[in-house]
Amino acid sequence: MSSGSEARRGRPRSAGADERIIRVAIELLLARGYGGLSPDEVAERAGVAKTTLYRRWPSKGHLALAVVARLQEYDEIPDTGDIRRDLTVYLGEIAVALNRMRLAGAAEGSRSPGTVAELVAAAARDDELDRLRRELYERRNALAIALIERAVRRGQLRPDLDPGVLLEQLAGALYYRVLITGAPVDEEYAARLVASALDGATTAE
Amino acid sequence: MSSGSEARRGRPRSAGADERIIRVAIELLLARGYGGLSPDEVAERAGVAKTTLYRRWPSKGHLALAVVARLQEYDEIPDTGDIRRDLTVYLGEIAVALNRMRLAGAAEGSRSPGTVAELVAAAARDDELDRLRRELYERRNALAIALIERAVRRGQLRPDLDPGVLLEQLAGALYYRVLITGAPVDEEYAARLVASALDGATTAE
Amino acid sequence: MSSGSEARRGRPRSAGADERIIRVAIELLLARGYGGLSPDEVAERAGVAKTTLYRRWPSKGHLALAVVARLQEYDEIPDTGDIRRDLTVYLGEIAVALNRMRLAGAAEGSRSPGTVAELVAAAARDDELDRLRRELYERRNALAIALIERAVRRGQLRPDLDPGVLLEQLAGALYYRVLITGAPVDEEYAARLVASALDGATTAE
Amino acid sequence: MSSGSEARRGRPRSAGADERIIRVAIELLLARGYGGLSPDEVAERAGVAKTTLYRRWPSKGHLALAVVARLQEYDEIPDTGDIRRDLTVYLGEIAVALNRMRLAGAAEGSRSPGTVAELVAAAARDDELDRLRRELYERRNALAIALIERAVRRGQLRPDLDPGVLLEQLAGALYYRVLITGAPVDEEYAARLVASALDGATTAE
DNA sequence: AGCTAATCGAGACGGTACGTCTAGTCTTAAA
DNA sequence: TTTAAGACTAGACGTACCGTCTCGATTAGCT
Repeated sequence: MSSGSEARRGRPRSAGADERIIRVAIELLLARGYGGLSPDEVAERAGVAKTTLYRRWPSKGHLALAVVARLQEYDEIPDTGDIRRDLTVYLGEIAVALNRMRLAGAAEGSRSPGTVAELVAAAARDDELDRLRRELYERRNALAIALIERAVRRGQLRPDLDPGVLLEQLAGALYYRVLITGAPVDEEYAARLVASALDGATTAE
Repeated sequence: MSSGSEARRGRPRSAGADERIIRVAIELLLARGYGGLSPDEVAERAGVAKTTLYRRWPSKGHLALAVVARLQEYDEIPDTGDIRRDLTVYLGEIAVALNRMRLAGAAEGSRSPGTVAELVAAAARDDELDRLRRELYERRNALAIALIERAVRRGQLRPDLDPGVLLEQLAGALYYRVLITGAPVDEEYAARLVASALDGATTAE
Repeated sequence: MSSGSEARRGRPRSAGADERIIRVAIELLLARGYGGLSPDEVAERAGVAKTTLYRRWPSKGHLALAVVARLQEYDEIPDTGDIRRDLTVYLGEIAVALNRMRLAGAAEGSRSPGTVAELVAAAARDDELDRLRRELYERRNALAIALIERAVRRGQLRPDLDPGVLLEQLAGALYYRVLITGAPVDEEYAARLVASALDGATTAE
Repeated sequence: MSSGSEARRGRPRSAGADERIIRVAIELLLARGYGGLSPDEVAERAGVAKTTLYRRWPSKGHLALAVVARLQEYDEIPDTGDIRRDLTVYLGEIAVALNRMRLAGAAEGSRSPGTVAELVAAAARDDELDRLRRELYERRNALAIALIERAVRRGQLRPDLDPGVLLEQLAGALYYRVLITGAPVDEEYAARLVASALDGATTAE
């Protein structure tokens, strides 16, 4: 895409700086939550000037989003052919990530959604950040939707199924618990959820 | 509740203050979103001192939650016996409320989740506020769960169904769109969602 | 002028805060010069929030000016009837103040005009600050001009003398040395200056 | 001075760069004042890299001083034999230069001393710059002092006169007005000043 | 012709001061 | 005791600015 014919000029951005900043940011975010992610401190710990940080991520929200993106970097979903199992595994991974965020910087027993909500809130104040955040989720969801579509093509799922809606039912339920009701999410719940969504609610006659 | 024996002394609380504050808060929240709900400005517009406001709602989050609660005051869900229809109506109402919040204070084309996320984030920083917020949702969800249970009892839904999980699939999908993907929610979506959740995803054989 | 019929409302400004802030500011300014006068540090040392400081002095320049004003608080110039002597004393006092500023925060042997110039420069960036600064000097100079006028009335100085111009010759020379040439100013110089200005330069015939 | 034997190697300095930079700097300084003289912008407008600029003038202050020096390039003071007139002309020229600086980058009605003070302040932070600045003034003042000395030798001014002090009275008054009181300086003032200084203040008997 | 050395354009980088913003608390006098 | 008014605490956040450093690309003199 931007493969580089255009000869770069000027001092190139320090490659190490990006990585050091992100690492420190991950550490801080997981240890203290969104509120504890101070750009000042990140810069200092990364041995970098604040300007350098802000040149890359123009606000604390952007930085936090980059952290989340990094923590979610898994490029493909295993497709074993057993859609029920694959979806359960996928949702389980999301649950793990959500739980990690949930624990970040939270008081001991707190069931607080913490970082996830803060990030959505931060995005709510900055359209550009919001766009980036949505793109992140779209990218991730595209993988899951493709998984579902393959199952449809294999005849395992009904042909008139809307894969997006199914995914929203599944992922939505996880986020609903984390963000809204505070109920726990784990693999067992993921399995129940998949069963419920796939099998439907109406009486099987 | 507190009627009674212990004779209060000193100046009694201003009667109309609560209502005036809430009204201004609703107005501000809808017009400018959570960020625009400045306690200072609410107090000033309501013709009330900040102390008066904080004596009633101990934080901005509490006030915002009170606003949201007020905006969601509907006490029962119509039960026509047609569970598919009733659920669609119910979800449609939630969608309307979410859209209202979504528009609050947002720039024109913005699809920002705004207030909902801010409120969750605020709750993430204050356990007591989080408790209140969850109670609000539980109260509302209890109605929907009862609706589903009645349908189960009538034999319209499968007896082994977990009503909570079904509700999470449905409401969760709405919130997922609003908070995470930014996709639109409306009655048409509510209907599709109900169909998808009730009918399941597996091939009907 | 603003004598107080209009009943003050709200919490009055902390009287101690002003004083504490100014004291710390004086200390810092004299010890480290204008560059070392950090509003943050002043606030912290004075045990005061930054907002409190900025409510009173809207910029570092305003604060520094307040310090200078405080350091120059002498309300009257002794008038012994000997104008030559009185002017010398007056100029000597200015010289002392200038030297104090000059030493503020300067490297050992440095003859730098430091704070005085910084203050003028700061005023150059802020019209309102500049106005305040000029008023300060006008107030001070009015005293000296009155002194000169009295001498004129007593017949000690020529009746067609412009007191303002004379003062500018005198004070100006001091400031010129401090700000421009870096030459020393002391009482001996003050005396020479007065003699030169009073006696004129033309050949006495 | 450095002509000669040690054969320079490497790419020679760009010939036109110095001049282009100074030109842009003059333009910017006069248009927007010291604060508007951004090294970045000077370099960009001059089509030059910042390194190139800083290789020639090691700080913004040095550059500004170079600008001022350039603007003051007049090599001799006319000596008509009429010391009163010659001094007036000389002071008038200084006044013109000061007024030009004063207007630089100032808001319409502002009487701000701007650049002059900024330069002094900058010099206060850098001993080497301060030395250069003082040398500039000394060079200029030497001409005036020589002028005065010639008048002394001609018997027009008193033989015991200290030419330096007289000059300080004169130039000092101009700078005092510009830097301290903000009062206007022009040729009429220059004339009054010369008269006052030459004729003295004491009653002529 | 190659080697060496300095300059050049471009722009990232360091460092740090400054002021703003926002929530919630505290202190007055009056009701 | 509540109310209005507004000063107060607390601290994070982002901006501004100057001067340095690092690239790759030039341009000279020396060998």
